[in-house]
Amino acid sequence: MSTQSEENYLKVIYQLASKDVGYINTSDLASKLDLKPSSVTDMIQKLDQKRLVQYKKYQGVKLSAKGEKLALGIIRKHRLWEVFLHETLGFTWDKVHDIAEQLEHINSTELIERLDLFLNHPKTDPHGDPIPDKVGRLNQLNRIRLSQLRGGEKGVLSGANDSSSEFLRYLKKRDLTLGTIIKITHFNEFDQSYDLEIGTENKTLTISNQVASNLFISESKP
Amino acid sequence: MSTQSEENYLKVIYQLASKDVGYINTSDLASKLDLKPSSVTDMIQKLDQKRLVQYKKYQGVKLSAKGEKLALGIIRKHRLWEVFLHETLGFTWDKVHDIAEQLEHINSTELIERLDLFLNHPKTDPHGDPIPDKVGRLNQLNRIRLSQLRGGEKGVLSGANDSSSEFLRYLKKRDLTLGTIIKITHFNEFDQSYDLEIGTENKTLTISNQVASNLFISESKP
DNA sequence: CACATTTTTTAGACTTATCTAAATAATATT
DNA sequence: AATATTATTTAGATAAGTCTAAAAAATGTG
Repeated sequence: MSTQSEENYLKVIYQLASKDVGYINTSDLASKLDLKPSSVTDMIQKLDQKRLVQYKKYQGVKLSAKGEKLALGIIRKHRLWEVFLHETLGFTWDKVHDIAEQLEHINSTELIERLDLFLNHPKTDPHGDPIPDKVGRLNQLNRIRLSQLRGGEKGVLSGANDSSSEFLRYLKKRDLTLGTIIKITHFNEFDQSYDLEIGTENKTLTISNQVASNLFISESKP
Repeated sequence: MSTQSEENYLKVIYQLASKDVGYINTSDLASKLDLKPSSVTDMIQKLDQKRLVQYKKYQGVKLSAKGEKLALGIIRKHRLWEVFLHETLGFTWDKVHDIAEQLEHINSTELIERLDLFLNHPKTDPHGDPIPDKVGRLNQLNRIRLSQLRGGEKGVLSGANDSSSEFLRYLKKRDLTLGTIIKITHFNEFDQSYDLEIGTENKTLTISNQVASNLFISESKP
C-alpha cells in the first residue's frame, strides 16, 4: 500500500506529465506540491526504489506502468467523489475539488465500485474531466485548449484545466459554464487575448491567454 | 485542528467512558487502540496539554468538555457515513464499520451537514446507535443490555455494542437483526447463558453472557 | 570557453507517532 | 507488613516526511 503522501506525488507527476511528455523536474513538482525541492528529491528516490517511478539524477522522474496505474486509480476516486459531491449533495462546481482531495485517499475498492454504480457510471467529473475506468483506462475526450484556436472558430466549453476555486469562480461570474457555446470573434495579437461571444444572447467578453490556455473546447456537436 | 491519531484516542476514550464512569486507564486504552501502553501515556500527556483530556498520573484520563465535543463530532461523522454506506450504497450491516473508520476523519463541516440532509437527518446508524446532532447532543435511547434482563422478559433488539464484522456476522447468521423481537425463556445460572425465543416462528437459541452483554434491547413498543 | 547563476542533491536536523527496555508506582499475596 | 506481581511511566531508539544550509551538477552568459 501507499501512503497519502506518496499518492499525492504520483497524482501530481501524472498531471504534469500529461501536458508535455518526458521527465518531470524536481522544482515543478515541488511548487505544485507546495514543498521544498529537497523534500521532493528524497521522496522520488523512495518511489523509484518501490518501482513506482523512474528517476534519473538531475533529469527528473516519470511514472512507471505500476505508478501510472496507481495514479489513475487515485484520479478515478477523486473524480467520482467530485460527481457525488456535485450531483448528490449539491455542492457547487468550485467547492468539490478540495473535499475530493481528502476523499481520494479513502481505501476501499468495493466503496468505489458501489459509488460508481450509484452515480450511474459517470463519464466525466463536474469540471468536464474524464473519469478513468476500473482498470485505469481513460477515455481521451476529443477536446483542445481554447488557446489553440484563432478568430472565427467556434465550440463548446467542455472543461477547465485549473480546478482552484478561485479560477472556477472567475468562470462562473462570466457565465463560462460547462456546455456553453463559445465563438472566438477575434484574437488580439498585441496581448494574446481573445474576444469571445458566448451563449445565445450575443454576450461578449475578453479573456487573457492565461485563461484561454486553461479552457477546453470540443466540437459544437459533440 | 487534530490529527487522525488524536481523533482516534478521543473517540475511544469517549466509548470506554460511556460504559462505566470515571477515569479510563492506560492499558484499556492501549488494548482498544491496539498500541503499547507507553505510546498511550505519551499521547494522553499531549492531549492533556491541549486541554482535550484531563490526565492524572497513574490514575488515567477523562475527556474535557472540549474533548467530548470533538469526540461526539467524530462519532457523528462515523455514524452518518455508516448510514450512507448502508442505505445509499447498499453495504451490509457488517461491512460499514471499517470504511466509516476512514471516512470519519474527513474534515468538512459543510460535507457533513449536506450528507445529513441528503440522508434525511437519520436518528440512528445501521447498528442502532444514536447519531449526535450538529452541536453534539446525543439522544440517549431508552435501551438496556440484554444481560440486564432475566427469564420471562421480552423486548426488541435495538443495537449491538461491538461493531466488529465478526460479531455482526455471528448475529446475522442467527437472524439476530435489528428490530427482532426477543423473549428470554430462561437464564442458565451455571454458565450465565440465555435461552431465547426470537421472531414470530418460535425459533429458539442460546447465547453466552458475552454476547448478551453486547446486545441492546428496548421496549416491545418503542 | 570560463565564470556566474540556477537547479538539484546531499547532509544533518526536527516533529510526530510509534516501539522496547528499564525504572517506578500501585496493587495483590503470603 | 514485607514481598511479589502488575500497571504505568520514563528514557532512548526508530521511521516517515519534512525542513535548512551547504555542496555539486547543469545551464546560461559575456
